[in-house]
Amino acid sequence: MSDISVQLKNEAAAKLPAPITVADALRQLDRALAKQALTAKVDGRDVDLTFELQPQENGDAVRIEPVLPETLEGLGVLRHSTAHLLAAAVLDLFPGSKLGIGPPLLDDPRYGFFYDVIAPRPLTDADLPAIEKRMREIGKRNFAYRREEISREEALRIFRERDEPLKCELIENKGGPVVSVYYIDGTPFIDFCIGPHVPNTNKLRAFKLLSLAGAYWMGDSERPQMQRIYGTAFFTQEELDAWIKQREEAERRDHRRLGRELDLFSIQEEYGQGLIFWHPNGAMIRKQMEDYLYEELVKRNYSFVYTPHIAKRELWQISGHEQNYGDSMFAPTKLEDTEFRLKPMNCPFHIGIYKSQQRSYRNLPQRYAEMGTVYRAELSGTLHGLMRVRGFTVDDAHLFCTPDQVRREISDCVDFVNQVFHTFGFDKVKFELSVKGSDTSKQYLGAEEDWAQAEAALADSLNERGIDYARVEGEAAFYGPKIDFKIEDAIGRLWQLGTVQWDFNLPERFELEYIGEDNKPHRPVMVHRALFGSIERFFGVLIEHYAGAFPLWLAPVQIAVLPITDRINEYAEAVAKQLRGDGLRIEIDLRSEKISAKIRHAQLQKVPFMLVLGDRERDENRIAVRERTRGDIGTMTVEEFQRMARDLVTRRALVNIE
RNA sequence: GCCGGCGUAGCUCAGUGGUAGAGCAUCUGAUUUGUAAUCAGAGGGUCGGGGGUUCAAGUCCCUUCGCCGGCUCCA
Repeated sequence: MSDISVQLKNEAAAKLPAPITVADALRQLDRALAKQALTAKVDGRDVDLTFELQPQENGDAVRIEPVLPETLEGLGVLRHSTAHLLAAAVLDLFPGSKLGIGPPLLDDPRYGFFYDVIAPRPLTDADLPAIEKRMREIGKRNFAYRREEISREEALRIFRERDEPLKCELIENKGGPVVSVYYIDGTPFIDFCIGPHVPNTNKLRAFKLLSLAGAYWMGDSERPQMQRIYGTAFFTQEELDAWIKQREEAERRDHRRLGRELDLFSIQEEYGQGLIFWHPNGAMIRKQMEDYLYEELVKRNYSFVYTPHIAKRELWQISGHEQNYGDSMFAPTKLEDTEFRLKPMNCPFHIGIYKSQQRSYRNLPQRYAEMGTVYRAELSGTLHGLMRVRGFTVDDAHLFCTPDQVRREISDCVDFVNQVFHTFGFDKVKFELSVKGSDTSKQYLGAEEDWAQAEAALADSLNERGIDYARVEGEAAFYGPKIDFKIEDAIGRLWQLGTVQWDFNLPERFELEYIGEDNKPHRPVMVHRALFGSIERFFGVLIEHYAGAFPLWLAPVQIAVLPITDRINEYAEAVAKQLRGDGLRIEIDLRSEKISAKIRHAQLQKVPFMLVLGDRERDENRIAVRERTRGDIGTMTVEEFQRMARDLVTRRALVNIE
């Protein structure tokens, strides 16, 4: 028996008798660590604890680094192994089930893992508790996760015998000559899997199955649809409980619930899916959002335009929308032998305005802004509250400029969007630079060097502001690269808001020109940009962001005037009138209710300020002010309050009180 | 569009084949109130729509529409 030199992390190397497994080596080096370890890295390679250490050929020490709980990597292993446990339970309860894939999910806060299955009969939510129970039973019996390396042919034979066609397909597509499979001993489960896994099922304690959903095999809607079982797992029950609690709190912020409770908007079946009705409260907020934007647009030297909602079909053929985007457009409608289509985007209309006269380099850039309402034929299953709708308004703008000007324009757009997010108090915006992919199946327009130049301009505008962004290959539009701004909703879904896009396509298609210094025609560069993206979606995100408690400048009702008795009504009316005269939005509660009931009502409506008025206030000609989150903040004169409120509104302050 | 689930009063929900209910909200009356729910009464429903089984359907079956969670899609 020879020795093997083993080094634990950065500690000194030790000689251990070979052969020896990682688990045994760890036990000899550090018992506490050995107990905790889930898997390990051996010279940087992920392995199970049962992995047998081999001496290095050059005699160097083998470096072991255990993968421990409470690390992201450890969590990934835990969830991956839990997914296997799930599959084992399904096979046990529903023999004959076909298995798909079952990965851990670390990026998506909604879930921890899933496994795709086709059971002999469709599973329903009611089956989840039984499956979870079986997982616990298996878990308690401390079965081992056992890895085996076998030939590809052997693996195919095993999975064919078990009638697992999907697994066979995976092996054929992904497997090398030797593949690894994992068993959970004591169960009928075997998986084609690269690992690594926890040593035994006893490690898995805090897990929960969450939901059941449909999912296409290999994400292809032409292929069979499977059932995806979602679950999550943590190292301790406390972590799991905290996660569940947080999820419940998040659900309380759901904009669909708050939209109803605060009477902000509705969607009405009898009028059509995905069409938004802005009620007075929501419309008031929207007006504040738009007013803010208009103010900024003027400061940034944009021009305003208004354009139609519908245009000749031919226009959409010239623009290429019909060819590239036709599935998302409402079908044509005919009038006197001419076909028309509702607009899914505003760009062709703004181009129409650009083309209405000859342009010179001297009067570029032209910046056309419009709150343009567009209609898209989204599939019914994709609709979601305000976030995904069929009719929405884009705070759109198109910038027409010379090639020399475009970098500056893009940079200004990024500055603008940054300011907007700052104003609304968003701090968790994700920036993505979407560029051309290497995938040749997607047709991209424009020359290689144009793409490189455009990408550099976009990247620079982010870099010069120190904005973190992800570069995403293959996500660019076919007509050019873009920057997207995304944000998470209350339940962890990511939604795209605004975008800045460089367009190689439309200036060509519409043969746009400007006359240059050389007195010759040149092609302008076109940039699309939206900050909110869709006003509906941005509003949805805003509702959840503030949990319905809007800052003063946005709140539909800013101040509730609450007289304590009927005697005070007249004084209350006078106070309300004075504040209204200053442009503040006031509601007065003259109901025959106790003051605590009126306060409760205003609190539930999340009104920022309440003015409690009784005999004392009237006699002293003052008001008692209550702030939504602070409660009673004392009395003051109407003028003092008015000054404070006006200041908060003017500054678009995010909090009502410093 | 596809898979699974769910549709009962404005909202949240109860109602396992035998006379459609509760709380909140709304309206009316009484009460005149000091910082998160005063009391009493009233109105409100073709139980999502259509069809079927049955002596009898909110309840069972079929179908259709919508909603929810995913998948696909998402300029």
